[in-house]
Amino acid sequence: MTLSFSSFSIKDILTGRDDRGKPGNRSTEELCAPKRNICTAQDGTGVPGLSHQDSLESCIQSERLPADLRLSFGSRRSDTYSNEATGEETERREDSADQQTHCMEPDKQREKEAEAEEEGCHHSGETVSCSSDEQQPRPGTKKRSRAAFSHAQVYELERRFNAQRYLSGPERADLAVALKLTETQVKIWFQNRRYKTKRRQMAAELGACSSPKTVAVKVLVRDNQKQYHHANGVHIPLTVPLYQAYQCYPYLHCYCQPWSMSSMSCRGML
DNA sequence: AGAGTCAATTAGTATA
DNA sequence: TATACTAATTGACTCT
Repeated sequence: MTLSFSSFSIKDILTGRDDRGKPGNRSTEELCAPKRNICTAQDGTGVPGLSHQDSLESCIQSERLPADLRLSFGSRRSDTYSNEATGEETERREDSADQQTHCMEPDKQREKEAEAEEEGCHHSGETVSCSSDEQQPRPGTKKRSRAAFSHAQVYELERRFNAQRYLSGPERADLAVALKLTETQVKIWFQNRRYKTKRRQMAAELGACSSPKTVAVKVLVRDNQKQYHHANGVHIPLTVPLYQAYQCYPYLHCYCQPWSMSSMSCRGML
């Protein structure tokens, strides 16, 4: 029994099984296009595609998002930093600068943190205040920061990932700017996401092979209705229970809500 | 050499 | 407090 999940291995890409995600494949922008207004369709807040960057920024920063779901865009100061990838001087918010600090190469990061320590201000993440004494690192113990991406950011990342598994440099830069993340964060997110998808796919395949539970999925097809096939290419493997599909694609509901199935393409999902 | 990838791991955070 | 999730780190590898 084989699953219909697409594999993202180099072999698969080279053999054209999943060439939508081929690095540098510009046509993937077109694949992405039909899904640009998903957020708008759902809640009117308009998480846009990259062409609607301003709206996305407002969505990311919007007070309509729960406070704990947003990156800490709270106290802001304009600051300049040197873009690690392009070397350009860019004005960004403090949180982005902090993220930049933690997303640079480890050696550089340690240097930066050492400088920060000398200044008595340890950058330990965008949600951490420099003025907090308890955030001061103990000598010799570096506390690694861990940015919590907002739902809006993850949503857009997922949406883009579903359209294309790999981003070219410019595409990554655009997405990073749109989401107010660093290019490194976007790169790492895609990297982790690919690996996560692959692991879960392998786990699902293992489970499908070893677990008799999946046989019961036959129930999902009845009355001659194709429960999980969609005219525009949506396909959830029938051998994978829905909860597994959700684990593989936790934002599945964002794309495949019943009310929006007819209006959006999910062909990038699987 | 530098930038990218994958694979594995580490570690911060939220949640049950 | 254990667990799951996931951002970040590390190291080996490929490619230009």
